[in-house]
Amino acid sequence: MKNSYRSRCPISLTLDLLGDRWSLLILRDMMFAGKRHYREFLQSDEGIASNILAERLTRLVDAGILTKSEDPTHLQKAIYSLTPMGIDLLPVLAQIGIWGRKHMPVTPASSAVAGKLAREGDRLIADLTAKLKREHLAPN
Amino acid sequence: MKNSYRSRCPISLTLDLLGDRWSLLILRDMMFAGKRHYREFLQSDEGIASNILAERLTRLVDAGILTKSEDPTHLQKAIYSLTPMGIDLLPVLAQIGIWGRKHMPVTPASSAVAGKLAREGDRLIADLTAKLKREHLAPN
DNA sequence: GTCACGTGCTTTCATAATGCAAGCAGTTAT
DNA sequence: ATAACTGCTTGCATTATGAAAGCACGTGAC
Repeated sequence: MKNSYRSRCPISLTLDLLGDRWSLLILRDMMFAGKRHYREFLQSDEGIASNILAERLTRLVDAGILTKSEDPTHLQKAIYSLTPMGIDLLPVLAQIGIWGRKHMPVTPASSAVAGKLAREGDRLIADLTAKLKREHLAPN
Repeated sequence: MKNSYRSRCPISLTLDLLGDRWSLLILRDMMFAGKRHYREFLQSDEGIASNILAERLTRLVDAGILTKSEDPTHLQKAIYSLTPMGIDLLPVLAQIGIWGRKHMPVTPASSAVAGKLAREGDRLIADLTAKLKREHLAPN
């Protein structure tokens, strides 16, 4: 089952992996809300179903966008972290947020981050990237 | 059917509209390959089904991302054009392309545009935006 | 120890989205 | 006159998604 790609176009390949209504929301919750645990993702406003969440998380781990590790404080708790590949998705999320804020019926509260991104642009993205690297990438 | 939004978050709202495996590919074909006709979209490498394509096009028109007009040269031919809202999606497509080129198994040929975007950045996006405005927005 | 609660899921079944192949009512070029 | 082209529809099989419940544990309070 090697050549199961629709095409080799970078956009097409990315959409094969992330082109659905949930994957990027999970990453949004990690990047902008600091969520790391299964139950936290389950409690997002959009209400993802638990089976879908489980499937997406393993998908993202398999793809190399997230890693899954044990929580020292609780044997049953898993910590999901972004990889560098995952952190690289921040500009994508930022652009989507900026577009949505401009063209969709958002509320001021829910689009605060997008507004800041639109105003402060690359600078804020750089700061956020640095912060995510600190929090998600193992110290070396 | 007013509050059928999952949430008012700009990312969530955008994904409700564009978070599938085809919508952004149609826009890619318009922006980077200059496609404007139904049959042209049908012939993309990824092979979209005709019913799906029809549904997506009306969806994008309804959302205000595209407009549909008659082709003067052929009574049955329709021309699809980007609106300003559609053209604003170029930075989103660009970031997706840049990410895909960096992290997915693309071929050099299919990622040429993404490579240029990664190298020349905002400048090229500005140029492309200007070009799309010329070609898609009615002269005024 | 035990009992309520938190943990990341899985299972089941209904419903919705997608994909495939064929067809259709025109229009146009030869 | 005919063949090819136009933007779609239609019918049906397959796949993805969604909602609700449950499960096998681990943990903390009493």
